[in-house]
Amino acid sequence: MNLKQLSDQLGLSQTTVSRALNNYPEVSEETRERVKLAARKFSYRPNTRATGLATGRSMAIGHVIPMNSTDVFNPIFGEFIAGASKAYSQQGYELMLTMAPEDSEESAYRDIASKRSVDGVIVHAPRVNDSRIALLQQLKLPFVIHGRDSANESEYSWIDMNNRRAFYRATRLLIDMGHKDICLVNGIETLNFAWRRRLGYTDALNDSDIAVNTSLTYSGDLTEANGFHAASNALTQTTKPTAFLVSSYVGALGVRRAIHNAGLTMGRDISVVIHDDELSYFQNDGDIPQFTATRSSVRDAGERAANMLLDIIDNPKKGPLTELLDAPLTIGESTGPARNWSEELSSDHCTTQGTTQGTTQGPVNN
Amino acid sequence: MNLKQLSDQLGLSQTTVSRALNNYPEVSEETRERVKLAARKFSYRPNTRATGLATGRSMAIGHVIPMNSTDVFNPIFGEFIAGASKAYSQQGYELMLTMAPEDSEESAYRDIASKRSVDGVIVHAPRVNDSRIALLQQLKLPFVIHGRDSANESEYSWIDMNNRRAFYRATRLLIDMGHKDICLVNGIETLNFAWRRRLGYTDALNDSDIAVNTSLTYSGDLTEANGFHAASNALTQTTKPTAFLVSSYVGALGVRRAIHNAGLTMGRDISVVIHDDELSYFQNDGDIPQFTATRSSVRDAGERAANMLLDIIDNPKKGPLTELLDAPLTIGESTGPARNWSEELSSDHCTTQGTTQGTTQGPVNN
DNA sequence: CAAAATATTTAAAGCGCTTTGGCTGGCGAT
DNA sequence: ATCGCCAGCCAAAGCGCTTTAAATATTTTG
Repeated sequence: MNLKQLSDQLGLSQTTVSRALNNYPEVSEETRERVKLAARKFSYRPNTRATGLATGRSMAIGHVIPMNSTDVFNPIFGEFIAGASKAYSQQGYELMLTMAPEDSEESAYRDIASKRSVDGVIVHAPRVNDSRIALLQQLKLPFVIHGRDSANESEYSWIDMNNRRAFYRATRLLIDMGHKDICLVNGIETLNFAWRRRLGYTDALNDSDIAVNTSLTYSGDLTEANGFHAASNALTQTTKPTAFLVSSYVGALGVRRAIHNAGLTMGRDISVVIHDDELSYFQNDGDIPQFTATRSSVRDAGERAANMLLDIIDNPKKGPLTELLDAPLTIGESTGPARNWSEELSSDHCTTQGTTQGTTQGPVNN
Repeated sequence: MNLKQLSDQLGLSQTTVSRALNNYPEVSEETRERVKLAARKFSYRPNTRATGLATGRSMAIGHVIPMNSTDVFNPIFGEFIAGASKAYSQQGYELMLTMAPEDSEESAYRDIASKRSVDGVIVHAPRVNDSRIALLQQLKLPFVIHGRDSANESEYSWIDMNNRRAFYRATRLLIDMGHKDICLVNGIETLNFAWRRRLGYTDALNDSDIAVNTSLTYSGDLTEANGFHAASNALTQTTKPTAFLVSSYVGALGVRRAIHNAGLTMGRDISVVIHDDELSYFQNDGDIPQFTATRSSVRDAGERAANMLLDIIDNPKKGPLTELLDAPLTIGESTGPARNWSEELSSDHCTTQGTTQGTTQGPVNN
């Protein structure tokens, strides 16, 4: 059923039917009702492509997910998009997803812009000194960045969490608990978020006059395996860390595995603080959360980013919008006072810790 | 730059330019070259909406992700889509993503169909007796299902893995290792994949004359927390399981945590077999993988499903296509012979296991 | 060299919608 | 009764492309 057929049915012109459906005032309430009823009855929905051609708007937003050479699809993208799509469906927009390998990223954006298939884009995972910002400004395609480019002075819209501050706080917490050898397991540090997190980490160490030990900082895709390898490696260093600061829940799972493998207990022997994006299948809550964490819902960020972009599209004269989210620190089971490795060798063999729950089946050594 | 402007530039008609770009034969090679050069120079790309209107094809595929009431965004969707989008970008298609809450799922599909914004859809997470199949058949919208509906006898295209067989095999393996009390931590069993997995599990038990103990089977969203709670609960049952069969890596992380919390060691005290969808940030490989697992790449499935759908769209006369993927079983570190709980109480206190790696710092009890 | 055949190009219609610019008829004011 | 106004409706143009039908160039053929 298309507009012509519907208006023929009703004995009205296409103009009137279109106006009735789009709530234009020059239609009598009576006909409007009649039209809307018929539209529902025949489940008529205007053809998106035709509407788009006529209005010059496509009612769609593009999300371009960068795929790096390791082909890892970061789970936070999925969660972010789940949030964003909520905003879109509320406002009648569609979501167009593009996966762009690093080497064809620029052409992906150019494509989107010249094909005019979306009204705006969300930019994911900005790098330090990200060329996409200038590109999109030049292409005159409205955009909102999830994150920022700390090296870019120009005006653009973004929504970000306070990465530096969060990691400053987290590091500070560990220092206050007596930790000095803190291992950072970070994301890829050409990405702005990871770069700022490192900044928070080093700033906190510097402020407490603790030298940064670069053999205790790791950077890479935030996979379980990378977390595991980083932590396993760190635990063999001469200055063994007493605490880990991990940039994601997923990475922390690897870190936890390494800690267990080394015969240690997280929260007692080794402290771990993570950043928690609140992925829906990894809730880190309850009375006492598993991990001490800075947390900020990436799904919520997605919804906010989407609304921000739609706002910008509706009101183009509005200057760039920005929003900085805070990531509060919550204490969980994974942190405790620093342990002094040298003093404690072979001290408390076979003493059962009070925190054990469940049936205990004897000691465990890996 | 649009077609008119481009053809004015070249002093040619829109017809010729359009034909030149679309490789129609009735254009001389010389002009074709000239046109393509100019198109590149001005980075001209045809307006998708206009092309779509003219051709009646939108060159886009819809993915409708069901969101259940718990609002969990299953990570396999992201990974599947990453695979599918590879196929789309190769063939010039776009990917339109819709998140549909359970209660508005039908209208989401109707919407997509009548708005004509996509040429076909991929259906995710089919249920047993899924109403979407009949709906899409009636709407005459080409579709491919990721999974199947075992209760639906009609003809439709799908790609699925052999869920029953995989779980039969996995259960069988555990039985062969002496396990009898095997706990199943499954997905939501109204979903077809989980239903078939349970079938494989019960079939294997039945074939070995082991009664199914329903207090050892769990069904729910495959989150870390659910895996943890299921396993924690199972370990307090009177007939304590010696093995777990877990439907996802993520769920297994929770199971592993529960095992550790109970002071047990995975692979020695308790065996775990999982199904591994090969999520990119949870590689379960290496010489000896962490988990014994049936495995099947969901990203690969996404690419195959997409190609299948595009094939169907190009050749509508072709009958429904189907593809059944096998999920081979790989032995990892998480399985071992069944342990007899009653005989082994307080036997091997403080004996160091040979498999320990890293610096061992004394016994660990939770 | 003219006619026929082929190669190359173009004008114009049409895809399904929105929107501009009328047109019509009823009403109050004159 | 006449005029102007306004509410309510409609015809037609136009969005940017593809494609049919037709025109024009170029070759080939007899």
